[in-house]
Amino acid sequence: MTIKQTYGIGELAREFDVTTRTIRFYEDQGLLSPRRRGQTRIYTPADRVVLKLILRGKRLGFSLAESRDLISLYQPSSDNRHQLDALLNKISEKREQLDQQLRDIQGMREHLDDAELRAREAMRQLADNAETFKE
Amino acid sequence: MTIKQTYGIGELAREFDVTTRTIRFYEDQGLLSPRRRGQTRIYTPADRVVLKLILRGKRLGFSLAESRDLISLYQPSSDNRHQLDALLNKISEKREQLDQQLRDIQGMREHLDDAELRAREAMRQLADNAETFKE
DNA sequence: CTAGCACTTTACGTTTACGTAAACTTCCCT
DNA sequence: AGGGAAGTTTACGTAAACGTAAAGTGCTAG
Repeated sequence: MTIKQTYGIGELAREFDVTTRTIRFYEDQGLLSPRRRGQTRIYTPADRVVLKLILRGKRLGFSLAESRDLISLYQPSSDNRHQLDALLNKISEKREQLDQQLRDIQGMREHLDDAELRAREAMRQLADNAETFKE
Repeated sequence: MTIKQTYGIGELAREFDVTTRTIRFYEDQGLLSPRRRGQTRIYTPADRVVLKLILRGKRLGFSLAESRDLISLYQPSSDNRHQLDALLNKISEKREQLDQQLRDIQGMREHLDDAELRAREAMRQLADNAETFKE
């Protein structure tokens, strides 16, 4: 075998550092739908990818609903023209949102650069004062 | 005068497209502390900047507590060495988080590229079918 | 066989970030 | 003077995203 075919819920929980409760909650919200062996949930590599996408969305502040949308973008179950147009519009919107986030990140980085400079400056002052007392 | 010196709450609310309730809530959480003229809140340009920072944080999925931290980074009220070290550590952590977000955004962009390709492909299929029926 | 671990469902609890309604006060306008 | 428009406080309500406890099932190692 090349890759493990299935995963248990605890296994995934450990790998992605979430609780099993969280994974079940995502299923409850219609984001995951693993197979069952009896009562027990069996996750496929595809399920694992979906979970990964959800968590990536979370890191960017996306709601589960938004992540669900983003994931469903990948399966153009859309069969008519109108649906596809709507899809392309959504994609375009998301792109703009990501661009805004890029700008925000850049802004934050500058903010952090400033903060670091100020902190280092404050430390220099401390060092200077110590020097003064020594001499 | 060059720039307006003060702002009313409604004014800021309109400018940033939030409700006055939201702005008062931020004050309640210790993120803003505008002057008062009687009961009425008077916001300075500095307050306005803070609000801007909060909203930028929100767009990146930061909690108000995180934004409060980020903003306070800018005023190194820290007076001793230990505090400053902690500050630099926080800055470093935030930087890593932003880097992770950058990677996530890149991943999402590729995801969107894929989705768009698939959607356009699906549309081509529709067009082709229409063609078939015509001839 | 039973102890223990991982899994299950059900359901109430919690935090964050506001929404919304009620009941004022203040100011401005006609 | 009277009535909006915009401000205020107080307080209960709500959606999202889980946490947490209770009570039960199922396998497996000793």
